Amino acid sequence: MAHSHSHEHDLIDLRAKLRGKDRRITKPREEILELLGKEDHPVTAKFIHEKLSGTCDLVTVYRSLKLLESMSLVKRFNFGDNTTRFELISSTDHGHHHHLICKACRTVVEIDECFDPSMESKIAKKHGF
Amino acid sequence: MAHSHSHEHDLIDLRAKLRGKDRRITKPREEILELLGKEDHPVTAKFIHEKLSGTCDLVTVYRSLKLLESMSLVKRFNFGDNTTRFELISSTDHGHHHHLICKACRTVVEIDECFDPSMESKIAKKHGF
DNA sequence: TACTTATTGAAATAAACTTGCAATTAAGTG
DNA sequence: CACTTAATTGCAAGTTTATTTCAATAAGTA
Repeated sequence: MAHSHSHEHDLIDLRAKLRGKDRRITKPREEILELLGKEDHPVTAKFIHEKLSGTCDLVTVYRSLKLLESMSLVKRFNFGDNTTRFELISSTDHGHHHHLICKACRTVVEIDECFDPSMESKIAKKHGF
Repeated sequence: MAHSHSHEHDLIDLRAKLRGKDRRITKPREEILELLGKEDHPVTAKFIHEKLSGTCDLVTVYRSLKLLESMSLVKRFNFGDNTTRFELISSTDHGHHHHLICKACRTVVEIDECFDPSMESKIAKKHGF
């Protein structure tokens, strides 16, 4: 139940974000979003295409993922194997987080916690953001 | 001065690690290592090949980087733009600093400052480091 | 110097992703 | 609902990044 409810929420989110933007709600976009909602790890475009088996082209998967990413509905990951993986951004995510890459262990980490605001502005100023 | 000295050290390191292993010290390997010593950010194989302009093939760059990585002389990074970047593991590196990636412009930034220790341990714990 | 074999270069291949364009379809309007 | 129009899709072709194969080259050693 929690699952189908969250899918529903994602679709509402999709509709809300597309509204009035010269963009359209299409079957591939809905299906990809629904599929991502069922996965609890980042998945590849190829994986999505195979799961959707034939309902849409691989190119459309790539394009949809790019759109969904630009709408902050999915996140993109790289785990060092030259393939991009995508994960649904949960509705409880507030969209403000950072990528941290530990040079020692080479792991990519998304940080939900915010930096100390003063440090954040310090870094931002130092690097011209 | 500090520069050329550290290059020297890298080459010594290379020689030491190759010694008695059925591996050879070659010009491409030395040149790549030297070039990496001059860069202060991770760079792509293509970049290295262009900088070395013609002295060796791109294939050799890929192969050398793989070797150098396996010897723990360079580190591999993925910043989400589908290209791998490599950086020298410097001898003065204490293995503790971070990269910040701007999601908007894909710029990679190295952070010398450490995080607030308490936050750092919080993050570390959360992600299992 | 001559020998052995790791390494290189060049071309072919593979995998991930993008682009161009005609055909399709979502969604607003009469 | 039918009509219109522009966003979206599918397909083919093109890029980009990285790997493999193999003959030619060159590093290390006797």
